[in-house]
Amino acid sequence: MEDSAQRGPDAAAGRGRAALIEDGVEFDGRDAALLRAVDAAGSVAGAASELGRSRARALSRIDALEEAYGTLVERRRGGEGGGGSRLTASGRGILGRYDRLQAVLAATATVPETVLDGAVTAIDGELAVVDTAVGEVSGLHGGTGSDDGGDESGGGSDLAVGDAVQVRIGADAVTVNDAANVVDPDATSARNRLAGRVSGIDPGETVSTVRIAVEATDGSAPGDAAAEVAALITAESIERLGLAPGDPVSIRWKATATRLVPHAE
Amino acid sequence: MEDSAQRGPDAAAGRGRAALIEDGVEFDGRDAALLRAVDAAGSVAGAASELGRSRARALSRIDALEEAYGTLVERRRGGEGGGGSRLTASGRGILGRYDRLQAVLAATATVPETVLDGAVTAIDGELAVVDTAVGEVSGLHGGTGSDDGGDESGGGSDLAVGDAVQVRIGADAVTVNDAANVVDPDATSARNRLAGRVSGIDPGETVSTVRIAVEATDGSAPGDAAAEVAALITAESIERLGLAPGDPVSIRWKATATRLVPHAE
DNA sequence: CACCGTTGTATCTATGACGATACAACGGAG
DNA sequence: CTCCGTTGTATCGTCATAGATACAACGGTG
Repeated sequence: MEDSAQRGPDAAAGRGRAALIEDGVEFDGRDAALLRAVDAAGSVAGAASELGRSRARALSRIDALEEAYGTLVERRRGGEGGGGSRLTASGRGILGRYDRLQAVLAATATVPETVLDGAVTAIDGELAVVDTAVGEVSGLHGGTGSDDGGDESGGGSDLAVGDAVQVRIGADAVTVNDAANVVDPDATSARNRLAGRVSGIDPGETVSTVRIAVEATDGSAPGDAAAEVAALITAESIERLGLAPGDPVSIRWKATATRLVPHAE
Repeated sequence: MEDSAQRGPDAAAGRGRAALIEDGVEFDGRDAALLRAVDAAGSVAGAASELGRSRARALSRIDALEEAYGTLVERRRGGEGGGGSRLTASGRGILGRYDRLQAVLAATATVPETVLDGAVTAIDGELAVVDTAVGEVSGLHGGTGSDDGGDESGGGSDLAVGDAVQVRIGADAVTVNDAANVVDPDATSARNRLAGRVSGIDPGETVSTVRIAVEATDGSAPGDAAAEVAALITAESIERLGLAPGDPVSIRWKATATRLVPHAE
């Protein structure tokens, strides 16, 4: 599984868990639930009892979070109803950030991805060109802001010419074009372009995964596909393009939507 | 901050931390470092001493991981060199999965995103249409596989017509087209399309963030921009398209690259 | 004034993860 | 055979986190 240049569309990246992290303090799903419960109940005490957890701990947890993220909850004691607590604007803001991070994570678990093995042939700033079985592909690297418990993940943010990397292309980033009606490449910002044939369609309710077989650039395998690239397409688009297995198509995706993962071996 | 329909391009979603999770057992950066050290040292004992952690704990941690993820390390005691350990294929596989998840997380922290507030007007399978300040936008919802400590994040996977949602568009998913040279919409699978003007360019080394002002669809604000959408573009593409502030452009992104986040209020 | 429910704060205990340490079992090398 | 470094396994102490409990402080309401 670790040998071939082609891995093809993978069903899913698996379940994951995400947390914001700032100043060494993690904001995870438990904290999000707490803030949401405070928002709903109007008090930390009510939220804690609603969640079945200790009120004192909930308060100290909020303290710890606020030390890293700023004021999240406006607390008031005494007065009408004995007091109460309300989320601040930044409290709602962090909930939004968490939700969006969660949405991205859920998407990566749901959306198929294509992984190509290759070697870096050129680096220019945040962009790198990688030689793969289907030709040269350009993508983003770096930005590994991954300071958790462990060491750097796969070699840090540095990448050098000749390094072995995996090119990750999310199926939701791949655009399928009619092969006959080729778009003027100068009119768009999508950079990577390949020709291929539809090798299969995995239907969904309204969204389908189209597998596209792409031939190798070097003439090593004449009629054989060097890789299979997955593309997420709405059923409507499939119908509009009249896609069916065997059809020649042109696929295209942005260099900025391509991620390079250092791949030691 | 929680009122307007427009939030504009946000600098970053903030740092985050991700972990695979299966069967209640998390696989985080610490575990990845351990497996990588085992691969490098050829033994758990060597890996533990290399990482400065307890050998007994490392072994029991591997046991715990294998109970959830299957055999990751092939251990052999006695024999040449006293024994040793090697990663199995699935051990390398989980490392790859973790690295790719990490890459996605790093990308979401690095890449700007555009967030639009809106309300759901139609739902059809995995797709939903949302009415926003810039018109109707379609995107994916659901797939909230987020079982961590807390409750469901923003309301679970269910979405109904009329619900308030945030539409999240990653800047790396937005394609910029020359307004003059409009592509035949029937020839591509990109669905959402808007016209706008370049309002600013934040230059990077080889990749820049282009901000595009989009006017409202309802004639409420004639000349004013209803939202600003961010697009990640390579410097080369900017030059090729001759982009400069004020230029009219056509932007486009796939419905499948758009995520809908339930947004209680 | 007393009453009430909340926010603060302190202390004790339980739990789980980890390091440290020790010892047995294994199997090839010498 | 002995020697060696590794894998197994068990035990103890430490540390961080969370629950449980108790009590003081607050400030409207009555």
